[in-house]
Amino acid sequence: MKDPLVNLAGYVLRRASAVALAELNQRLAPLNLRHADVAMLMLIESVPGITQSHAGRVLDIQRANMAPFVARLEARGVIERRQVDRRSQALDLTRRGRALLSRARRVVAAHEATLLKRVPVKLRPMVLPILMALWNRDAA
Amino acid sequence: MKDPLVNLAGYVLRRASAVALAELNQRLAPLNLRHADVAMLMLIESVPGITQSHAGRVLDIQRANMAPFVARLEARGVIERRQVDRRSQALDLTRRGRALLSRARRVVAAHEATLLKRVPVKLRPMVLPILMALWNRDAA
DNA sequence: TATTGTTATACTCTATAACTATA
DNA sequence: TATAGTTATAGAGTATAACAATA
Repeated sequence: MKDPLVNLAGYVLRRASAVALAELNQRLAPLNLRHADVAMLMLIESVPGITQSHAGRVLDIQRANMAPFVARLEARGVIERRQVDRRSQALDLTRRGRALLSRARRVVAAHEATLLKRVPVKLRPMVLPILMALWNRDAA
Repeated sequence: MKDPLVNLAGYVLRRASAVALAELNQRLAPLNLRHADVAMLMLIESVPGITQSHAGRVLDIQRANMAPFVARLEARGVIERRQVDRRSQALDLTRRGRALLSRARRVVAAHEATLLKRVPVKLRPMVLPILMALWNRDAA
């Protein structure tokens, strides 16, 4: 069939993202995690003690949505909060959080490998540079 | 800051897609259209008389969600439905639909140009091949 | 004054189940 | 039996507004 949409980078970008996201969430389901959970755990591991508001800005999650999101991870015992001053919350992984993340990281690595394997070898080195360039919202 | 997520194609894919989608929807707002509306109009234009169910499969929109979606476009007078047999609906653009689509197409073209301009010239020819490859859900 | 965190709320998008009617 | 369309409904994800407390 003549599909006029496959020539539109924006459309294909959206479809590719939706498929990849669904696949990752399926892979993470046995760990009872969603993709956003893993992103948060990875960020906290990389920047221990990052404040809740800062993490929200990095992950592009709004303050109002961070509150229940972080509360859920804390209730589950994978992160803990610490008062930095009397309004900021520093986030850290708990022992359980680190253990869960190390399992999640293997799932993510497998997912990444699956994604890249879809791309012809010659094009693979350009995947991340192109995606990073497309992501750059400040450009033009 | 050390951001562990920017090395993950899946993550950057999601962020790039989210930004592009938001920008496109903003551009389409003056036409009172959403990105999915334009995809549907483009598909119908390209395959006049496509059935509702077939369109749903191409666009990856579920039957249950197609009903109100198509009804809204029909109520707006941009598409029309025609009985193909006593259960299938063929979809076609109305005159108004074609006029609206021609305006939307210019918006989409501008959006596409904006996206591609973010990518270094040398990499631009690889954008669509890479995105198409990533989209291929049947692979591996 | 601007920022952090919170609650409440609403809207979009997506997913599932159940149903009727028809091929 | 499988398919087309519909309705109802529930769940994510995301967005705004308003508020208290603090920097």
